[in-house]
Formats: sequence, C-alpha cells, structure tokens
Amino acid sequence: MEEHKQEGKITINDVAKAAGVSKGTVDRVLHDRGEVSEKSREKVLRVIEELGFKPNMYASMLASRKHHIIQCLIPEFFTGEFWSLTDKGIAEAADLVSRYGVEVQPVRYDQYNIESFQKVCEDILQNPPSGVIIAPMFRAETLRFVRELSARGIPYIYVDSKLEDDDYFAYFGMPMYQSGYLCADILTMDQDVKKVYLVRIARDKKGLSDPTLTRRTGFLDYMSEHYPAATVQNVIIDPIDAGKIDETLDEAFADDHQKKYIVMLNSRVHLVASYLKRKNITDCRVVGFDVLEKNVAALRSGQVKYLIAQHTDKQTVAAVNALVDWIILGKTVAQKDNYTQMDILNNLNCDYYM
Amino acid sequence: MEEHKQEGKITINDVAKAAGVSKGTVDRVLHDRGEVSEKSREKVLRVIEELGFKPNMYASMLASRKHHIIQCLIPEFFTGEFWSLTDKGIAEAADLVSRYGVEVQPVRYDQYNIESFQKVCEDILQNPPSGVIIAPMFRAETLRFVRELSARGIPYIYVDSKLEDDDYFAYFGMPMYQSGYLCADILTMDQDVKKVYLVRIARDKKGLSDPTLTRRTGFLDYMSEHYPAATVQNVIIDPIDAGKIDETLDEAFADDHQKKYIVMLNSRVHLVASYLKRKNITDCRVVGFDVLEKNVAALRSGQVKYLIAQHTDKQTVAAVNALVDWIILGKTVAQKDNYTQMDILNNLNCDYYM
DNA sequence: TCGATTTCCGTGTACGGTAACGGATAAATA
DNA sequence: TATTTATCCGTTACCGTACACGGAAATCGA
Repeated sequence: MEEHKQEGKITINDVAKAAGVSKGTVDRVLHDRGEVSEKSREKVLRVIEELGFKPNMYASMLASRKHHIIQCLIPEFFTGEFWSLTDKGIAEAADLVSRYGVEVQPVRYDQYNIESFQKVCEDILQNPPSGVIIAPMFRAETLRFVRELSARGIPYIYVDSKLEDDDYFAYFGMPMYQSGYLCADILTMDQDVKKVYLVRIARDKKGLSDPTLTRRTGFLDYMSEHYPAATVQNVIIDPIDAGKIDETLDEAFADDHQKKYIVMLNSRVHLVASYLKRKNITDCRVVGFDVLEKNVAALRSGQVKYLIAQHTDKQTVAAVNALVDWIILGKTVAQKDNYTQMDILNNLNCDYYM
Repeated sequence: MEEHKQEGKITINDVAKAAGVSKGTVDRVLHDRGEVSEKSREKVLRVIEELGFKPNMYASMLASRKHHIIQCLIPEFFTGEFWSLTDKGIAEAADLVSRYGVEVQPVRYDQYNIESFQKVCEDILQNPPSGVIIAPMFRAETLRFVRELSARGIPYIYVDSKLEDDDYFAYFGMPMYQSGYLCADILTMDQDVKKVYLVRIARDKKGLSDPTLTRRTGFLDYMSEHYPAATVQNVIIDPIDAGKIDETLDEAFADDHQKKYIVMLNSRVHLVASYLKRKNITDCRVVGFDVLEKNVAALRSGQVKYLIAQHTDKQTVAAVNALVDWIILGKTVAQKDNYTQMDILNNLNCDYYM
C-alpha cells in the first residue's frame, strides 16, 4: 500500500509566525475565546485567509478530547419486529461514528405506556446529550420534550414520522401519502379490480401519532381516481387473538369467491398471511408494508405478494451522520426533510434487501 | 451543545502496561511490523481483545501524517448517462472520507477505446494510489492491470460487475442473473403472456466484459420456467440511428396487434421509449434497467412501466468506505461479494429514489 | 504616584498514537 | 572464548491543536 506524504500543509504555527504572534493567540482567535486585541485578531484572520489555513481536524479532535453522545429514542421491541431494523441502524451508526469519538445510545421506552416515555425524556434532559434522534409515538409528550431540547439548543432529528413543529434539525422518513398511493398501484396492478379489502387493526388511539392515517388517504385517493367503481371494504381485526382474526376474516370473505385483493397499511400484514396459510387460501393478492421477519417469510412462502418497505436502518444512519456533521463539523444538513425511497419487494428481490 | 469528557478509554499505553511491554511493541503488533517475539505478540493480542482496545484514529492519523489516495476507474460519460450516478457516488465518497485525509479521484477513460484504458492504467501504476476501485469494461486488459495491483499489494474493488479473478478485495454490484429473473417477473406480472420482445443493441463485442449476458440467462430461465409456451423474440437495434430503430421495430411489431411486452436488459430502454412516443403506441408494457435521466423521464411519461435499478452511487460509497476501513483501520470487509439490492421503480416511487 | 486590576499574550504540557534509533540479550560463528 | 549477527524491545522525538497558567503591559483608582 502506497502512501503519500502530506504536502506543504499550513499549521497553526505557520500562521502564528506569519502573524507575528504565538500559537496561543491564533488558537484564541480561532475559537473566539476572547482575550485578544482587535489588532492582533484582524492580523491573524488576515493571515489565515492569505495562507488558506485549515485546522487539522485530527489534531483538534485529539487535543480537545471531548466526546459526544447522540441518543436515539425508539420503542422497545422484540426481535424481528418493526423497530429491530431501526435498532440495527443505530448499532451501525454507532460503529461508524465511534471513530469520531461520538457515542450513539439507544434509549427505549414502552410504546404502550406514556409514563415510561416521560421517564426517559426526563432522564435525557437530566444529562443532556449533544443530539437526539426521535421516532415520535406520543404526540403531545414528544412536542413538550422537543421544546425543551430546543430551549437548550440541542438539535433533534425525527425519523419514521415527524410532528407539526418547526424546530427539528431534520427529518428522515417515508413519504406516507405517496406510500399509500403506490401501494394501491402495486395491489391493483392494471387488473380488473372490483373490490379490495383494507384490513386494519383495532387500536385505541389516544394521543398516539398515527402516520398510517396519511397513508390511508393516499391509498383511498388512488382507488377513487383509478378504480372509482371498486369498493373498499374495511375489515378490523384484533391483533391479539388469532382465533378472532379467523372469525373476522372468514366472515368478511364469506360471499366472495373471486380473486381477493387484500391490503394492510401497517406492518402487520403477517397476520393476514398466517390466516391465509391456516385456511390454505391462495387465490388472492396481498400487499403490505415493512420488512419484519414474519412479513418477509410470508413473502417467500407466497401468502404476501409485495411488501413496500423503507430502509429504516439507513435512515437512522443518515440521521446520525447528519447530527455528527453538524456537531463536529458545523455542517448543516442539505435539506431538512429527507423523504427516503420506497422499496418494492417481492419474493425475488427480498433476499438482497439486507 | 453539550460535551462529555471521554471516560475510561483504553489507550495504547493501557494495553502496553497490561501486557507488560512498551507501547512501541504494541504498535509493532498493531501494524505487523515484525520484530516482536511470538510470545509478546500473543500476549498483546490477547490484552487488546480483553480490553477491547480500539486505536484512536485521530491520534493515529495525526502521528502517521500520511494521506491516502483512492482512484476510481470508470468510463467517460455525458450527463444523465449510466455512469453519472456512479460519478455522483465518487463525489459523495470523496466528501465523506476527506475528513480522514483520504482523497478520492475519478479516473476516466474512453470505454470504446482500449488504448485510452491502457493509458490510464499505466498512469496509475506510475504513481500508485492506496487503493483502486474499478468498473471493468475490457476484460483482458483489466485482468492484466489488477494482476499488477495485486503484485504491488494494492487493494482493488470491483463495482458494477466483476471478473473471474480471485484477488479482488471486494465486489459491490447487482446480482446479474437474479436481476434478469426478477425483470421477467415484473414484465409478465401474472398476466397471460404469449410473446415478449427482447430488444438488444448491436454491439461489436471483442473482449468486452458484458455482464448483461448473465442477466439474459436469468431472464430466459424465468420465461421458460413460468411461460414455457411464450415466445421470446429478439430484436436487434442500432443505437446510433433513430431512423433505423423505427424501421426495425416497425417491422418487428408489424403483425402484432395485441398488448406488447417489451424488455431491454441494459440501460438503453429509453430508445424503445422514444420510438413508442414517436409512433404514439400505448398498448404495451415496457421494462428496462437503470435510472438514466432519459429512462426516468420515460417512466414518468408512461412509455416505460418499470425500471429495475441499483444505487450505483451507494455502491461506490460503500466501496470507498471499505477501502478506507482497510487502509486506515485495517478492518477487512465483512463479505467479499456484496450483492446490493435491486430496486423496482415505477412512476410513483421514482421521484424518491435520489 | 503606586499598587491593583484588567487586558493581552507567550509558554508549556497533554492528547494517543507512529516510527526511527539504539541498546540489550541470545544465538551463531570463528 | 571472543566476536559477530540476529532478534527483540524500550526510549524518545515528534504530529498539530487545545487550554491552563502565569507574566508583562496597559489601565485604573485614590
């Protein structure tokens, strides 16, 4: 492996000499630490400009020996569930930026328990990190939390979905409306569709931020634009009870002997898939979201035809990088809202997705 | 922005103390510089493992004061063509790793002129970089070149496609066979397909590496497995002459009044698209590859239904990162062959692809 | 006017590595 | 046994920046 010597690099000493001051003074100017006469200051700044001095980041990081912590606020989860991919992203990001002396910590809370969320928020504010990444679940609480962060000048990034505040440093996530629209396109696929089943889960939503609502709008818009005659039948299932799912779906499909078009707009399409498997139903086209292990398994074994997915791991990595760029290099993110790509997966390309 | 002091970080001195040697010895072990007894070596390695020592790359870069150059060998191109995305990746990677004092340089050659390729290879060997990334076009020449690189211990990574040598450091690219297979699936999409048109371009292939051959195999395998009765009609067009394209395609489609299934297995599907637009033909389903500007335009305006794409920019970034990890941190790549995902694009999700 | 501040600035050391240098010890040779 | 040679390893001088410390000069107050 060949190496090239760093050619004539300007150091802080060169600047000091050229400006007729000591490196201490140059450093004070560089960091606006005061205690420098206006005259020296100007002289130093001029010399820096003339020589094109750029501080050596390695030396700087080494000498300052600070390290930064970025905390990622995501719900607890079991292996293979939706958030595991995000979690994988956190780990990956942690590994990547550890070289910069930046630590990335996951902070988990129970998404069904608002107190647990409040608790972790408090903890974070107790000993504030350099930046926060947050997947919002509880709207009001999250807004209160980020207001605190703003007040303390701590940048935060939304991932997965974002809330209606304006102080966030950036957002990385899927365009929800369009994902619903696309989903309808994939589901119907130019075919002669008379009826689609929109399977939803019963969920007591009190103050929960539910981005899939936007997605549903996109889906329904597509349907009414392209298939105005088709009916969209809502089917509400209870995710807890498999027996009840069978009952509900049996009833919904009772009179329908045609090819069935079934869609779920959240990550739980595997529930439908396992129903279909149990009942050995094959004449249907099922589309869902997100690459949970169970969903991918259903893709492979054929119950689910397509999954629309996003690389939540990559999103997280991007979010962390954006924060690091800002915190260490003072570089702002190119664009605040980053709508990441929607991936269309079937059994042929899902193996290459990871 | 808060800062945290680096808590108990393991340094080379800690390792030295724990292993009962001097940091000089630890450094020799770290860099395989020899002059260390097997006993000390093992001891040091064990301690490193136990303590989880990770060299501070800032200190390392500062002390070693060298800078590295990575050169990327890709064909010349016009804006919007296939290689522009790769080129974008090079720029992005260059920006990312500049923090490490690593420079990334594109090196371009004329893909229709073997001498120009030989010329840049010579130039590179004249003043060898720390690593090379190469998109192989001329098989024999490339093999000769990489053999030279191997001999000099310079790691090289293939992107886009790879050749049948074994010394490459890594490969980042699409699984070509599977991409053809997937393409057929997307093209036929469960429908009653009797005939597909496989449009190809006339190309004098002498020693050219043509990865789309593998893709074609995948495509044809899918067809014979799923649509054994369907015919695949090859249509050879001349990319230079639009008038001739019209003629050829007119003739090919002359007797066919059904919905037409058309596919191109390289990035030139926009040629077919513009023919269809000129002739105002709409009853067809066209699938192609790669996100050239023209292809995406055809996707938006409807002549092309699906594009199968890969993030060649991301591939390049990954390749550069892999080299940097190796060159600077001595970290080998997790897996040698990295088959990146195949993206399915239509007019609804293509906007979010960049 | 003279000590007390305040303002400004140079010096020195630490940061965690790298690598040249030369010394000590053991092995090989005469 | 004396001497060369090879092997192994500790010492030390950096790398470029950050920042504490203390001193000199300038300003101030009475």
